[in-house]
Amino acid sequence: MNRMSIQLTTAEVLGLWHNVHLALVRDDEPDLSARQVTILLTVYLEAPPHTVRDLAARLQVSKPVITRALDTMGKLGLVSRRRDEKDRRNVLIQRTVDGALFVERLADTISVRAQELRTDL
Amino acid sequence: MNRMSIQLTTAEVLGLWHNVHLALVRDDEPDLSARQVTILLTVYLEAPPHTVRDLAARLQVSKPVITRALDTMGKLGLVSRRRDEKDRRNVLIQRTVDGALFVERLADTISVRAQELRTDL
DNA sequence: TTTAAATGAAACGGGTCCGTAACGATTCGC
DNA sequence: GCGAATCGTTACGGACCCGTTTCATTTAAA
Repeated sequence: MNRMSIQLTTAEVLGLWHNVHLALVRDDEPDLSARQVTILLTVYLEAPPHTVRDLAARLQVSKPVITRALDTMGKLGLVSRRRDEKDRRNVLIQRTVDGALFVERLADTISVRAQELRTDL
Repeated sequence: MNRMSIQLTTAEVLGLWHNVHLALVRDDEPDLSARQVTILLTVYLEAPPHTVRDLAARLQVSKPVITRALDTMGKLGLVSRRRDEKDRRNVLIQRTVDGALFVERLADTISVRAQELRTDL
């Protein structure tokens, strides 16, 4: 893929960050924490398998942080857990249909605000 | 300002969102909630005066939500409050030096990840 | 086989945030 | 002046998250 390089100003990136967060606050979706967002997108953007230990190492946080975030996002239906039958100590974090839709809506929100940003200048 | 329009793919915007959040989780700065981010950037990007009532209306949340977020961000030194002497019912939310530096670092983080995004493709 | 290591979850005390309702302080309208 | 409206805060009970420690389960090593 060959494309024009872009240069974003400070005002542009902050405006994008502001507009997207404002949209996320206003909508009916639950607001995820920064850690939850990072876990969710790691699971949905990167190749499996995903374990608690791997996620903790990647985010540089403790394992209970991952466990708790998975508890909450599990209740929300955004991810699910399954024992690894090959090594039953591991838990594999898996994607769900609702989680995929949630991520898709997030991408739409960001894209829309990015376009608005362009037309506002 | 006249510039080339850009088209971001779903993978690109999600990658940007992921990379920036990962950086925010890993660094030593406290992680702000979506509401706190929105309030902070509203105060720093838009023209004063900013009142509790105005922020609540803009974010479409209740006033106690704003009060609590200002309490927390006040402790962090990111914003400060002052009585409006013209109408002493109002509280004016003001910027701080530390808050300005925080916002500046946020902009840097986003910009860096946006550049990485470009070079990764 | 028996001990050690690894994994994820649970327990704990403390803090923050939630939505709602009630509350003082201040200003406006009559 | 006096009651109504407005503003921001506080109080309440409940839920979630924090970091740390402890635990049960499972696997690997000796």
